Amino acid sequence: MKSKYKTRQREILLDYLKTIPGKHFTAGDICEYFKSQESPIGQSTVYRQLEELVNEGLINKYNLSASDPACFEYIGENVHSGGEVCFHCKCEKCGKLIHLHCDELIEIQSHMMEKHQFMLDPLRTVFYGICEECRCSE
Amino acid sequence: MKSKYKTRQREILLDYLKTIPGKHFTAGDICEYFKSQESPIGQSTVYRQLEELVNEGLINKYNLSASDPACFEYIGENVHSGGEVCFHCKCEKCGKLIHLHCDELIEIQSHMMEKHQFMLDPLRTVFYGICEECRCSE
DNA sequence: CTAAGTGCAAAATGTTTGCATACTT
DNA sequence: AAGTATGCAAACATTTTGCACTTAG
Repeated sequence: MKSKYKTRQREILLDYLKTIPGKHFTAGDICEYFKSQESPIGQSTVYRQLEELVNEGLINKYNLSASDPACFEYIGENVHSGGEVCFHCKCEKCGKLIHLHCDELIEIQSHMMEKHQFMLDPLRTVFYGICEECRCSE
Repeated sequence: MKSKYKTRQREILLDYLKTIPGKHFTAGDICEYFKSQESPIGQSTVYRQLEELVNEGLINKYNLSASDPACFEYIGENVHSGGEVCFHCKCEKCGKLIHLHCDELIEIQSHMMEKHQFMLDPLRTVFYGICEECRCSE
């Protein structure tokens, strides 16, 4: 599951991702982006490299809805160094995906573990609901 | 968005769902089940009725992963009468979907609202992680 | 030279849609 | 009769896969 070879495709993909840390993107976005570049990447390769990077923990993957495409996000190595945990909220109305840094929320991790024997994965968990804007504009 | 006619298909679908409250099922499961019955239901109808029932709040829908099919669960009318809130945990290893009744967790609802102005929807939110069994059997 | 990665086109998957027909009211 | 739901088959969108070819080590 570890990538063995350093290929051109992997390089330019990672280089690009590093320029958009924290931004959300789909596999399609990546294909689209590199289509307009001098050196495109085949879509199978995009999917395979993204899967690879998810396994390596360099990017996260969010399955926000069955109909919409999966959403990725570059994290980089900083997360492994005990960096801040980040939760996500997805607005069911406007579709916005919101980042959330919150120490109190981190406590639910230990709560889940102690009380429910469930090892919560904050990187994959998404809170669904209605964001402030959408709630007010109603 | 409200169903106007009381059709045979809707009736037998609801009758069946009432026999499996809280159980998880996919649109495919339903098609499969009724295929072996004396009166099958077309798959478009299954999808359309399930969507309808979600809108009416009689069933919940969970998008667990982009590749897997959406997962439904019959709730019935009891939820509307302020019944207990129920969270879900999805094991990333064995794929199990676990029900969770927990008062402490309900507090994160108010936390999200007060501190992050986000109206959490417990019916749609799924916690991802590793379940006890999978954690121990490693 | 060997193992691994790439890219195309085709397949697979889950879901949605167009439309003629059938059913509810 | 008018309005709605059904069911089939075809359309869709996203993702995966088979396989011959290329590239990294």
